[in-house]
Amino acid sequence: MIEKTFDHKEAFKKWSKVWDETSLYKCDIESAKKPFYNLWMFPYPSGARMHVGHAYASTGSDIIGRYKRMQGFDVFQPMGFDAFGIHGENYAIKIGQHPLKLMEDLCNRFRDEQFKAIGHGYDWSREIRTYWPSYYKWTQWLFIKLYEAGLAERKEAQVNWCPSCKTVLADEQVIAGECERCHSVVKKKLLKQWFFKITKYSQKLLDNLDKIDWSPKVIEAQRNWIGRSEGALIKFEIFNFKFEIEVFTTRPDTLFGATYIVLSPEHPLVFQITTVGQQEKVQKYTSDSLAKSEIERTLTEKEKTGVFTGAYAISPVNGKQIPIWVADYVLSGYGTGAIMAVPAHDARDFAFARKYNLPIIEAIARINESNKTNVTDEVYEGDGVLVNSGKFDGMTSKEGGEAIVKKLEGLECGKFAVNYKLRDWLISRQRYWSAPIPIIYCKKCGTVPVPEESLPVELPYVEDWKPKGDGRGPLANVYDFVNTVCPKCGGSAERETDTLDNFLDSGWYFFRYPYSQREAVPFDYQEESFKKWFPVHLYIGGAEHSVLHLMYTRFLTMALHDMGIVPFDEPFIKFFAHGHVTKNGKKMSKSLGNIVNPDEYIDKIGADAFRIYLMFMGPYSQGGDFNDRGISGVTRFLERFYRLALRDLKSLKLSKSLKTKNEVEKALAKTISKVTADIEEFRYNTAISAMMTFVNVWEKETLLKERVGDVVKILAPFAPFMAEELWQEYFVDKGGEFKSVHKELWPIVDKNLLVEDIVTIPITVNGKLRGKITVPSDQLDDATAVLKMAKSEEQILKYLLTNIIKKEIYIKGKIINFVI
RNA sequence: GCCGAAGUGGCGGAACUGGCAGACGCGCGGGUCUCAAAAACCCGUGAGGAUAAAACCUCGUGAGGGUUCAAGUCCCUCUUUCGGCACCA
Repeated sequence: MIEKTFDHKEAFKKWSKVWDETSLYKCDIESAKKPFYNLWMFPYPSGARMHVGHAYASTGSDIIGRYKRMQGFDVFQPMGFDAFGIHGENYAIKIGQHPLKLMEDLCNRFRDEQFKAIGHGYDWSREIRTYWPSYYKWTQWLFIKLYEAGLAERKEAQVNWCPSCKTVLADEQVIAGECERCHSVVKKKLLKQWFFKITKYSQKLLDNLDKIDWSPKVIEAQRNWIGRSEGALIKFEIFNFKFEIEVFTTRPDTLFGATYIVLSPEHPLVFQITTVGQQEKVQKYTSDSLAKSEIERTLTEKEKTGVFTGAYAISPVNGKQIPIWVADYVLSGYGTGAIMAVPAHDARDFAFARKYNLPIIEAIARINESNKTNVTDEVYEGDGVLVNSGKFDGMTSKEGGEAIVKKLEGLECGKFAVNYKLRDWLISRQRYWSAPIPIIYCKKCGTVPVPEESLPVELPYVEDWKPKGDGRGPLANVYDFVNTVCPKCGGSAERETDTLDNFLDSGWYFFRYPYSQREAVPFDYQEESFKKWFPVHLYIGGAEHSVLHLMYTRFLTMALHDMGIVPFDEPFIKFFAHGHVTKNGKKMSKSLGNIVNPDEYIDKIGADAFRIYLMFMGPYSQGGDFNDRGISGVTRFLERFYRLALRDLKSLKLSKSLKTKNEVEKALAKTISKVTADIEEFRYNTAISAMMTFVNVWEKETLLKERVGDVVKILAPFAPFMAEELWQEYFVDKGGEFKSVHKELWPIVDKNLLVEDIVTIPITVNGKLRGKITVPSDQLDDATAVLKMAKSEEQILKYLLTNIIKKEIYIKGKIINFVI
């Protein structure tokens, strides 16, 4: 007899057509009773095709979506493309095509040739693309809402400039001094730019981390990025000047050890206090260090440099005069851009003081006296007891710090303060391919936001769209775009020509999905349905967006909440960070030439096998190295599965009264409960191995038709095509209404089948395995009887005959140990 | 430098809350089927020792120490790899 094997191409064609025709994955937003918003970070097309990383991440999201659907949830699983912005534009530059045409093609291809091929249950009827005017109209609306709320501001600042992308970048987009996208070394540039005041939410962004269910590593990354530290602001008067310098310190307890002050080169007081004799040196030093990139500054870390300004500050506690220096180891953007240097208790100050022969005074005695070294030999950064600190001597660091700040408060030259590393979000970009910032500059009325009824400010189609690098965006050269009329006074005015950071385009997209067909609103927060779908129930994505996308979405949601627009302040109840697929241990990238394309695999082994292969590589949270050596294992598994299903289903047609053995039923019950628990925890690899284990048992015994149905159901989220094929062939009335396996209810396990009647208990002697006994499960509670049985076990007996038992341990149902 | 995660067979990885280490899969060895091969199926597979064969014994989760009747799992020290942050006062 020739066995029919599963034809994945045939099944793919057949079922994707039926799923499309019956709108299987379309979600009824309004009438859904058990909503489950299953969101996966939409991709940005920055290459010709999706790579295996997209397939990996999205498959993990699709599996939980399918599972939830079978749990009776109304699953909303939308998809779209983050196709506006610098990544797509850079690709367009590379291949020399206009980004509009290119993105249109790429998104269509991703959707029609790739996403559909892998069998994900997306509701494409609500697709969004960030470059569609119907979408970015609302991105601009959001900008204006933030502007009106006082959260958007235009200011001149030293900003990060990527010379290769020819645009500014937000702090979050600078990774170790390099551009997040192209890895060029980022320079500083003084420009007037738009910022969102995310720092207003520093504390809330931090506090809320305790109440959201997110992958811990993302929480930790955000916490570090926000970088809260507690300390004090202290004012130092300047000798012979009326200015004051304010410094931030986390160690007010070391104030008596401050022997000099350091200003960052960007500090506004530098030139006002520098004495005539020092002017030339200071001038040269500051201009040199401003010309350096961040990375050059940090690379010279070992060799700290600085110059004396000639001025002196007066210590507010003891009136001592201490010199004021300028040095670029002090950063302008953190705290006040100035520090009190305590070389005895700070490694950086210590190194600097040693180099320039500045005094080192101990303010904290080392707690560990045993290894007392000279203060000029070694820095001590720990806590201790105050010394050389006048009436504060003898206090601990904690007490002393508090007492000193309280005293300064009395003198009105100091106070407790909290500082954050988080900076405001720079959102201007000197690029073409994103939403224009909807602002008009009028000579008479000043800065005027574009009124909502005039949105969108459409991005003009131009041929000359490449970045110029002169600090202005390409739109600045588009006469018809720039010149406009003021919405307030009707006089002639000019448009802002920078575009919005792509992270704003993608910062709110999840709000748009359910309402993507609506023209009059961005999302309908007044509707009943809004409360059903938000906050998003589950968000899956990569941890590389911890401090970018995920921080911005939280900020935007908080801002919308405070405006009274959304009734919650966190966008995602649960966020799960999936792992990444590497190739030969390295991140896949075009430059390394190690990108794996999923298409050929899907073509060869089918979407089902490919999905399972990807998920079987390792835990979804960890990713893994792509290596197709093991791929035959999963195809073999699916083929065996299919063959066994047919074996039992076909034979049942002949004889319905086939008696199944209890063993296989029990094994199935165990499998279902394991697979269920594993999916809930995103442990897809062990869910798959549980099904494989089951197939090994199934091979030996037959199953009743109904039970075969259960196995098909638990396979369905992983292998949607094969499951559908089996289901339609054997479990539904042909010719009737189409009832997909993907809408069947997930099997419920009969708890009785999970209980074992006989339990095997290992017996150890001095912790080493020496034997086993089997005990009927109703006798497990009787420790005396179990131990008695254990003692008479053949192997154990020989140890017990020649030794005395010192101790006997029995852990119910688990283990027996004799200490002899 | 700081923070986080991890180190388990030839390989990817299992092991709930301290209780039989190596599930499942790959690879490999042997076999069945075949003229032969492929496919499929069956048996074996951590290392070492012992035996005619078994039973059996010793070692074994990056290294070293510790807690415990019992440690891959907990504690301390060290080490390597990966990820994040990085002169943040």
